[in-house]
Amino acid sequence: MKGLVRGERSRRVLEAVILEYIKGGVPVGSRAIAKKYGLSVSPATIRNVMADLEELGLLYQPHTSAGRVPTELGLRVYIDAILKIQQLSIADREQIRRSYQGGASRLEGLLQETSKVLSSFSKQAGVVLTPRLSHTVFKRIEFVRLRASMVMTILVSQAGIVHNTVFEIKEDISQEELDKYGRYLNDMLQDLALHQVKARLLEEMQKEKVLFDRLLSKALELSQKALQENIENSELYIGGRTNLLDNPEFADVEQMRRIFNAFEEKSKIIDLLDKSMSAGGVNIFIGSESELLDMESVSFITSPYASGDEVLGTLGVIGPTRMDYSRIIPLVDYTAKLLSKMLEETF
Amino acid sequence: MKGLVRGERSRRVLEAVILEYIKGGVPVGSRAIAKKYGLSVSPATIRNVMADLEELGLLYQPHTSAGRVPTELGLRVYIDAILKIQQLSIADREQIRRSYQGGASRLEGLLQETSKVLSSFSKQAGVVLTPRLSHTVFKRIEFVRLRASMVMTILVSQAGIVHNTVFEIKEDISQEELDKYGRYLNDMLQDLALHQVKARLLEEMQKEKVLFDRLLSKALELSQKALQENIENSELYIGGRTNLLDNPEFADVEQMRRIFNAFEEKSKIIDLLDKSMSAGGVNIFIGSESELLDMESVSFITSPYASGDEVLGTLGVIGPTRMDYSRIIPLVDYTAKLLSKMLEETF
DNA sequence: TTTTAGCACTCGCCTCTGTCGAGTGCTAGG
DNA sequence: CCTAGCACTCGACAGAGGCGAGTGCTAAAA
Repeated sequence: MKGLVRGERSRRVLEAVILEYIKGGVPVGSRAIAKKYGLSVSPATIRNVMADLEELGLLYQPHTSAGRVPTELGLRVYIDAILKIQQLSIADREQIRRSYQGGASRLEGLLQETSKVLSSFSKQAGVVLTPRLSHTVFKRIEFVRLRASMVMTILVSQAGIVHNTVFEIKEDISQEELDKYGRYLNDMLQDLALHQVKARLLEEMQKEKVLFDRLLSKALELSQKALQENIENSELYIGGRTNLLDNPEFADVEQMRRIFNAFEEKSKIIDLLDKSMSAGGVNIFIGSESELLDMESVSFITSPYASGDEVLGTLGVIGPTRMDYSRIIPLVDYTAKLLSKMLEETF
Repeated sequence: MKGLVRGERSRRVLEAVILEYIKGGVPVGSRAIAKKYGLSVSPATIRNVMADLEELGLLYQPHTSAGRVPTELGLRVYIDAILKIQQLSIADREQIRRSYQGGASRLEGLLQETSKVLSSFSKQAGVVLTPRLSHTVFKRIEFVRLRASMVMTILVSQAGIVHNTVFEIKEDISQEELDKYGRYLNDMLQDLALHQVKARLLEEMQKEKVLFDRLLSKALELSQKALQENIENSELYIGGRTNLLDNPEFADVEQMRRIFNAFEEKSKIIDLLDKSMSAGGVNIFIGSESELLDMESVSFITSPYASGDEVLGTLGVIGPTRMDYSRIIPLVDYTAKLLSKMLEETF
């Protein structure tokens, strides 16, 4: 990839076009570059270089006699080969840390706050994917009798995620008995990952069938029901949607509608974030790379977050392809690390 | 208010203008009304009537030689005095009930689904305000030791609302001991409203101070901490935001931004819904009546929902003032009642 | 007194036109 | 290999003019 742009000068021109385009959002011409980027060559020369870059597919002209705009490939090359990612300034870090002041006492609150931090520092939309229950470690199960034959199950994971389900049972069970079930299960399931819990329960049910122990089989049945629920699902917090309205490329209502539809639908975005969960470090999807159809002019910058060794979810920033990558990449990186640290300390 | 529009004909003209305006979204002229609404008078007569209505402040002209548009007051008069609210058709009801099929096993899911139902049937945005914890009846409290000196409190209300908080304590407490606290508190607080729970706890703490019972005073202290959390807060589910983009009056990006900002901010909308919680039945706020500044062209139609006698929250539809009130008012009404019924059955 | 027909007038919307300026590609000369 | 010069292209913008919907007013009819 790096070989695509051979000369030092080509690189500098590409960089200049991209920086200028990110700043202004309009096609950039040869003159502007010659002037502002101290390359001390004439516009005509720049034009020749730009023509070369266009042939390589890194730039393109919206129409004859307009300036150049970077293509997705151009941005990709820029990010991979030219952009030097510097650290976030001390002041920025300080300010981000301060946004969290007060400390969150609920996981939901912490994650939601994170989406706001991401959005307000990037001036784009911030997203945070919540942990999947099934990937976390079992901590506790609890049954509450809401009323006759209605039982609520509360499931708590090691990481402090709480999930509850309500269901109907055939016969009424007293709260005392439910408490017994709970104690039994809590002993049995300690320290298993939740997706293991499911298997373990089935296994135990086989055993109990033979023993005909009513209490235990009942307990197993109940918890079985609770887990039938989709513990595979993640939620998605989105902050700063309206920031996107400020981007001139989305002045077009059609574009906007597509993005807001994706926000409403969520599933597509969740899939994407899910994919980038396994890959460590910062991930960047430019335009159509995200494979969210109809989302050509949108980029994602994501990073997974964790608690201890357990990768819990992904967070990131969504914005136009014309985004200030040099600022937002370190932002996402730092925020993911900070969140991980906070989760580890609290949960 | 009714006296404002004296003649039968005036009323019919006002109605015609509003219906036509709701349908088309553009100012309506005298000719269209004379033709379509079978008043069997000439456009010129209609014009005279319209001039009268304008003088009363029920209609206005965006500019000379444009048709008329209803004012907020006009809509208000129409809704209060002219509109006959009919029932939702059997087919519609059936379809709404069917949207809920599968039954919700979690309160959150049920409420979120409701916001979607409201939006898809109204073609506008649907909102549902979640119950406030403090207004519900205590059912159960549970402490979970996450790790050394980190405790999670889980609070369950009679209506099936679950709230959890994590906090740090000075000294480590074993899970067994925490369970004891739980049992003690569950006995003591049974059937109290949550806002009473707070008072009761303080009261008990006074007593225990004298008795120096370590276990009890510790339990009280913990639950006290859990309740310091904002159990006053409500969440807001919003469905179908993007439907609003289809309304031509919001083609203007500025307008749109204001509304989406309010969605993001949420607090203003929560306040409004909160207000209309105490008032029974369907509430309608037209344009500036909602007192959400910068929201002139937006109307709210809301209705509280309950479980048994306990009013839990509010739901409603947000759309342009130019909304199909005759359809949406019964929709909101029916949905609120249906939700109430479902809550009562499940929780 | 109320309703209607006729008419002149207003104003937003659309299209057409011409001008301006930014930016290009090409060529010839340094 | 770089640069200056030049003709050309194309979008953005502003102004002119025509169209059509809709009005208010007046005078006559019911």
